[in-house]
Amino acid sequence: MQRNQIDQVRRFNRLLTRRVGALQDSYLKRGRPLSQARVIFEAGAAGGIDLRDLRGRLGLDSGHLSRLLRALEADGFVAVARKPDDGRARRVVLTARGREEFAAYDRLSDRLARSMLAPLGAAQRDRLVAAMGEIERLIRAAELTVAIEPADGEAARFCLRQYYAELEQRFETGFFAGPDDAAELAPPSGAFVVARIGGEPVGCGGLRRLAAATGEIKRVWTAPSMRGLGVASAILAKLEAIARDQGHARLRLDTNRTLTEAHALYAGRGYREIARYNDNPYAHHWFEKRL
Amino acid sequence: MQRNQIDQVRRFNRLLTRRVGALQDSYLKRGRPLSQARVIFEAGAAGGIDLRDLRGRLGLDSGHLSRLLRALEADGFVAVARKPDDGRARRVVLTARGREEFAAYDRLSDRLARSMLAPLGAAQRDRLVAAMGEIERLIRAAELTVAIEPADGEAARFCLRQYYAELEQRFETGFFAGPDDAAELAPPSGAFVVARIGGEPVGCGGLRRLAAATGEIKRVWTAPSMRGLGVASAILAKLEAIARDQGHARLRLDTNRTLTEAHALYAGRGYREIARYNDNPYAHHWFEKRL
DNA sequence: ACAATTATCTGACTAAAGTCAGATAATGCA
DNA sequence: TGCATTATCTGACTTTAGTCAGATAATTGT
Repeated sequence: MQRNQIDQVRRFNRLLTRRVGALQDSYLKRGRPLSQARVIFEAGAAGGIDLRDLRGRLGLDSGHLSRLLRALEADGFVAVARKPDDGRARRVVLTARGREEFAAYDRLSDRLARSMLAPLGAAQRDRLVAAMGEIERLIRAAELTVAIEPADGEAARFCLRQYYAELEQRFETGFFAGPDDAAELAPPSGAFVVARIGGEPVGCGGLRRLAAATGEIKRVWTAPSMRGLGVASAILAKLEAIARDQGHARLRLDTNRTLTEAHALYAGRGYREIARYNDNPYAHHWFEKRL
Repeated sequence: MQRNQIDQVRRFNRLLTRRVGALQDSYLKRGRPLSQARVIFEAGAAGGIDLRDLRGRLGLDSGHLSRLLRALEADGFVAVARKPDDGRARRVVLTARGREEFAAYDRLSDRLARSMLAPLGAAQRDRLVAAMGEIERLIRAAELTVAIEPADGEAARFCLRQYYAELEQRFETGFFAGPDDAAELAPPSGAFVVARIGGEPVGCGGLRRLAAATGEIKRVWTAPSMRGLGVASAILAKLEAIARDQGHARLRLDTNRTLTEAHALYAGRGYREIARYNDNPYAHHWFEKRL
């Protein structure tokens, strides 16, 4: 890590701290303590929230939160009710008055955002927004996790639905998914992994047994909004580690010629193109990597 | 301003608020109240600061600040002394112990910056840093001011020195500045303007009388780190407004063929190429705009 | 069925932040 | 010179924030 990179990040943090401080100040100027405002904000943003989650999210002591809520109830901003499925737990929702207050905070955030864009010309505005999107994606990519999950689980199905839809659109021939093979993509000689960022599934990949000591990588997919951040590379790394643990000595995979970005990825991770090893009608290239 | 732009800025602000909050938390975890930490930080960053400025910067009540300082003095972190030139005012400087504490806060900022870079690969790190630099420049560009200043003032000389050095480097023939003409670049039929961002000079431009009702734009320059942010455009706009006020009906200017970015700028602001109107040996193109 | 666990609330605190009306002293200016 | 101004300090608050040890009630596991 270079010193000038660290300095740039620090300058950036310092600059943004001021901007963010300005927002907190304007929250306070609405005449409500900051922690009360934060409760209204969280409850409003999610359309109601369990106290347990709220406490975790704001890092508040349970006694403190309890008192905050009583104050907000007394002022008519929130209503707290038992949860029907668990009588110990409770849930806050905003009243009509609370929603008004939430809207006011919402307008303040909006105003801050506008004030950052307002002094810029159209071209510079586009550049600012693009750079913010880039930073957001990169920072969120830092929370990337890749873990084994069932290939017929909810997250897996969510990813695969989008994967198939994308293949259907990109392949010159269209695409029809073959028979369900979730059972193959599971231990002891296979696996399915889901990549998540902040809890949201953003990618997946499968591994199955192809032949003795040979695994096959399948269904590697990254959400379009998260491409270029190393998600697919992390998925491959995970699958390769799993394959090694399961005793595979080499990995193979096939790919369609329209998926050009995948070629670069496989080449970069040490896969070498080999001769056709299957009769997949959608495949144009075949790769292999020794583990 | 588009809704999706505003939303991107808001998401970005929300994300950064958390990061910044993490820094504030770690300040607090050093066992010192946040406002004391902020005083140490401000005093340390500037190598001493007047109470008046400190109060303005942190937005503190004078009584509150007074007590904070007494607490910090009692703990041996700061020394407060009368200012020699104004016995009412006072100034805080850090003691050796205070500087140690400051260094600790400094290390925390550093650690936060490192923690943002650490989980990324080299390519993504570069992209994050580049995007942060872009945002920093764009946000700072929002504070751009362009004002008339003397052509022989400190800021003007600072800009012109760099302007001449750059011409010397970029012109195929090298460049030697002609005789001093600061007197021409002044009212009533001329002007010199300096563009500043956050007090720092980042560009300049001159206007002089060329003939009856005709002004000439000269020495338009933008600091390399601030190019592409509309600084030169703002300088031209200012000079054009001044020329109009001074009764000029048209503006002319010449430029060297190596300054390609200047051509686009002039064309974009309505200057049209005309025939040679002077014998400037460094000029290859001549432009005019009717006001 | 009942002990352990979980979720929240209450009481009794301390610490920090912020406010406001004077008091004190140096300075600027008529 | 003396009066208004400026910069800071002091005292006497109130409000927020945050902590911790129980109390209460619902739920879970055995």
